[in-house]
Amino acid sequence: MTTASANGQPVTMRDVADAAGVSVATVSLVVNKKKSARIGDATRARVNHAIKTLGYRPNALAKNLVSGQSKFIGLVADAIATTPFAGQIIHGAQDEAWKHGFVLLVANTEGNDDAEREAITMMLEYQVRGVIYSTWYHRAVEVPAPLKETDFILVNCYETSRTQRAVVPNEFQGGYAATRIAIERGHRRIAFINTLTHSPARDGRLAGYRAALSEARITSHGEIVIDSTPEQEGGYAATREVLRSGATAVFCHNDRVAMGLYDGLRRRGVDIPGDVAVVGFDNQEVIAAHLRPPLTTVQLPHYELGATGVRRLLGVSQSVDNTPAVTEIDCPPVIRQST
Amino acid sequence: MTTASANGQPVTMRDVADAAGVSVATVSLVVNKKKSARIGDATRARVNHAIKTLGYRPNALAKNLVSGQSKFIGLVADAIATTPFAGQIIHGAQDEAWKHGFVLLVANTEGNDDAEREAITMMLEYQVRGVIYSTWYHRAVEVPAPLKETDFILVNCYETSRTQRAVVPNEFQGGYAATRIAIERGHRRIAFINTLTHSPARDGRLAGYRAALSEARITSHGEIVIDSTPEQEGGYAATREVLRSGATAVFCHNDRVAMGLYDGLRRRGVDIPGDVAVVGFDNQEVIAAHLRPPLTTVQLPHYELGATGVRRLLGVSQSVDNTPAVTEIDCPPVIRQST
DNA sequence: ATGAAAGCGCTAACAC
DNA sequence: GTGTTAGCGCTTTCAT
Repeated sequence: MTTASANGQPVTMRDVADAAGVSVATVSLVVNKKKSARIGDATRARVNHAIKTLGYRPNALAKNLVSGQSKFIGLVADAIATTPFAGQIIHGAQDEAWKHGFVLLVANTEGNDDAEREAITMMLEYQVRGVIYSTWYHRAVEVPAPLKETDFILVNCYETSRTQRAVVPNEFQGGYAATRIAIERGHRRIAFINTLTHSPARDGRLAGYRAALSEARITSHGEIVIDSTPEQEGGYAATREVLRSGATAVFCHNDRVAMGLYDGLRRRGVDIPGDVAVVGFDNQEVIAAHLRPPLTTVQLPHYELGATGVRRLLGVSQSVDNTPAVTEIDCPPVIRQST
Repeated sequence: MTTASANGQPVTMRDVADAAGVSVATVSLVVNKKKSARIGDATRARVNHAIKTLGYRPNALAKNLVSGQSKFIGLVADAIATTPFAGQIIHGAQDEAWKHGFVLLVANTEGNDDAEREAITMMLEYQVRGVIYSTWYHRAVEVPAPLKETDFILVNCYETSRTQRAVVPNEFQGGYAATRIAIERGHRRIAFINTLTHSPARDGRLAGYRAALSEARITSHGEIVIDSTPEQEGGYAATREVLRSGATAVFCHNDRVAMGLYDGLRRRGVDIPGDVAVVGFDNQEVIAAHLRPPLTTVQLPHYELGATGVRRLLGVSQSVDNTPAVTEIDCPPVIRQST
């Protein structure tokens, strides 16, 4: 405990000033390395020495108070834990915030409206520079009223009018990229196991799939869309239909579906990628790289979502002006052995 | 923007006091609902009205400054994103902190020592009430020096002397519980696919496995330990040896290993749980519940780890005194269909 | 080159 | 019941 003076109280600038025989103003100057006002070398040395020996640490709270603005960025998430994904958003946001001297104030609301309002209010009371409002899956949201009292940006979600700033994954491009992978390997009969639940993921990926197909002059007749639940069980259940369709490649709504499909395919002795190529979506941490064979997929850019959110919030993004309210981040393909 | 007065500056207590024609002290009293000093009903009403119309919000920074103690709890993690697990720790910590009026300041260090020191320093400057130092897998750590300048607790890690407060999963109990599941279903030849990497997980689970075995009067002769890498690939690779051992049940070091083993077993037409029962470890989100058949496993209590960490940090845990420095949290069994 | 003093928004004695 | 006052730890003119 070098930071506590004899009396047990934390060491303040006052203490340092006294120890160095100077005024607090002088200490402030040397602590902040102000280049404007020059301090005598001897004085500076004395002050620095006092700081060292006393173990002085500036009080960020006081600093923020006087400057009138804090170095906090709030991050409210509807589900930190339900998915590995949210972690990546926090991670990206935290790294980027850090770079600019900001720290993250994190709140988890479990989708509870009251908790959400409370969290945002709390953040406002801490004078946050702005808040990142994020969801664990890409969807439309209504902006909670208190959010509008500060600078904010939606991450992995958007407001339906699309007038509020947001950063979301480019589902269309992702679906297109995934389909292209199959096409480039010469496949012509490419099935798409999509989900039934309405979402930007469902619609965007489907549109991307179609765009890639038609670009490759595969008529809508050659389109094979199978609806299923977006989990392993759904992929497994879709196996029969996939096989019956005569598809030689399958683009799955997500990696979990692909995992289920692997299972179904293997059960019928179908080789991947020999008989059927499989492309996933998400590049989910614990799954994708470790399926047998490792899964070719398309990555949901959660880290980037978080980082870009902070960047736009702080206004350090290039082309701030003509950026549309909703920024879409590409989903890069990750090629492995399933195609 | 109701929180900004005409001049664009945030609304302060001063503004409210002026609007209500009272002093700031009075406003402070009604804002904090101090029951000690009674305020005239009329005055209170006027103040509340002014607060509403002006959209006043207390400045938490100022509040913390004067009280000398903040409502922050720092959480430094070595890897927020590499794993779904860390998210659960954050989640638990955040929920518990919230309950006590605290907010989480999160920093991610990617295991980088400098980043770590910087993060902790920053937290100290923000006058955190204490910090949670957590790792994404259970291991021994050296406590970074700056940490000792504040209240802290290790979560999912511990210091080798075991003199520092820590909260970790009870690997022994977990290994024991997992093995018990097999034993209770009548199995006598129970293999354990362990990892090669030295860790509390490796040693603790092994000890638990052995304890359960010997308790069931299965001699060390009947012990079948197979070392492999702690991922899908390792589980798959272990298949042969598992089969050769004649085991009718397999306890896997983790769910990912179990997933690989499923694959290997299925490939050879071995039925789960008909021919071989499988027990995992971790209860990993995206995997365990969705294997075919759903995996019986034992849950790593990450949420609890985070929550307990905060509770002990804040001193709200019962039996604060005679609690040993290192608290172990049980890993509850999760029964599904693989056994 | 350095110090004195005002003040950031708020709380807590202590007056009246 | 309510106002006055003195700080919390720091930054920032403005003197000297």
